[in-house]
Amino acid sequence: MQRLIHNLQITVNPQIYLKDPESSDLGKRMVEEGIQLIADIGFDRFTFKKLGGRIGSNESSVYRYFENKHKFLIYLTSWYWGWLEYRLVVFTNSISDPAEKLEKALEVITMPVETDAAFEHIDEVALNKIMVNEHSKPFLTAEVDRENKEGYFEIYKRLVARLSEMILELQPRYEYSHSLASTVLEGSLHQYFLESHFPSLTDCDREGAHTRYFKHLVFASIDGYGK
Amino acid sequence: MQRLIHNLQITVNPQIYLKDPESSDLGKRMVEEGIQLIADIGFDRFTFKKLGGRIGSNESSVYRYFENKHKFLIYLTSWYWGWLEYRLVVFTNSISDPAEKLEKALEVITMPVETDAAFEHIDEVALNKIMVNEHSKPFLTAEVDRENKEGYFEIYKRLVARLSEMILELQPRYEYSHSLASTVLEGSLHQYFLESHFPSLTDCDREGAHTRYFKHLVFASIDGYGK
DNA sequence: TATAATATGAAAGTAATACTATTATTTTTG
DNA sequence: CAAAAATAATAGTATTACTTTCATATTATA
Repeated sequence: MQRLIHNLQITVNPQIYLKDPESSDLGKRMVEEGIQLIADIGFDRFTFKKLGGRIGSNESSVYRYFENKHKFLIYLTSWYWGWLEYRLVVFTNSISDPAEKLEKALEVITMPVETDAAFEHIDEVALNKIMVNEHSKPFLTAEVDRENKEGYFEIYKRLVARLSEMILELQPRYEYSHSLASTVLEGSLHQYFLESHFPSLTDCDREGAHTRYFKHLVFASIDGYGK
Repeated sequence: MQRLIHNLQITVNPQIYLKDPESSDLGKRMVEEGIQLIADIGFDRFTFKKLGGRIGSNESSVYRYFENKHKFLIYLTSWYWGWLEYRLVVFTNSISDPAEKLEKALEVITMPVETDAAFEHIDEVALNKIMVNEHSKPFLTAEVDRENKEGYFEIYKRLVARLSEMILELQPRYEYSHSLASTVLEGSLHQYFLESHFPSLTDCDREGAHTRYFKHLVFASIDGYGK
């Protein structure tokens, strides 16, 4: 997408950070370099010390923006989901036919990610790699219920709700719209993971098969449901 | 299931452990208490020191059985997948009708887990809780490709292959049998996770809905495919 | 039954991690 | 230009994830 909209910022819950990284040059570099670093070495090996070194600063500065590295990951994943939501709206909003709209939504969600020039300091391709390789780490913790209460996953929940609504618009009788929506969002990242690491467990590793699989899964599930 | 088969042991790749925990009383207690401990406090807070204390032994003894806690988790998840595979075979083997067979397989995979008296020192319900809460942690590491090469995930891959074959038996034209099989195995754990922590993202939190959702997903996907 | 082999227990030590606290220095702003 | 705010540098702490060493208990075997 070539700068359809300027001056745009993805908003994440301010409770996720101590100081908004978008508010300073140093903060932006934390996000920019943090994405590269995690994409390179993986989240488990990532430390604020390494990030500090990479932005020509140090540990303590990073700690002034983010409480800990787990919250840093939640910030990045929230940004990603927020970005997907924005793209979902931009690309589907003007479509009135529910089937066409849902089809477009599934493309936005499942097709390979390309760089979005609208957000200069974010490398969406690297960020997508992080999502594929670490996608469940923000959720799979002992603190998930508290963090959920504090609203850390609002954007993700909104995205599932939107997709669910599109499903229901096309097929109001379908009883599992939320489950199907969450299956697609989670499943798409999972299938990308399998394509990279376990090709024998997927059939999506052929040109375009990934998106075709999910489109078929959704439309086959809802077509004629309850009739 | 009430002891259909005695003297049965789930086999996991010996490279996963240093010393077979099934070979001694202490080892069995490590597995038994380890399952309870991880189910209680979560994998991230679990340490070999705590486990040692719980079995009236200490850290260094546990290290003689398992290289590290990550391998301990791989041992537990391998055991779980091996157990599911055994149940899959037992419950579907005698069914000749492909549709009925696939339906039964989906029940084995997606229905709530109950204790299996055939394996005395394993609490399958607690182990299932671990699977739901930690399911992707064995995979989502920087070492996944090396570990895959060393065969740590063979049982899981075999399970996907079996389910995939059952799908193809019923509908040979279906092009995404591996993806659908892996989506169901991963997705079922994920939906259980949502039922516990994010009920607004699922519709499976009603009596029997979980299994009905996955049965419908699979049969709707393959019924009449390619016609 | 003595002895060797093996398994386990206890304790101490290490390197890295995930922070916190303090103080100094630089930058921004009124 | 002074005060405030942001950042940098340094040191320190508790915990984790181990490793090492040695003592002791158990078991196997000759």
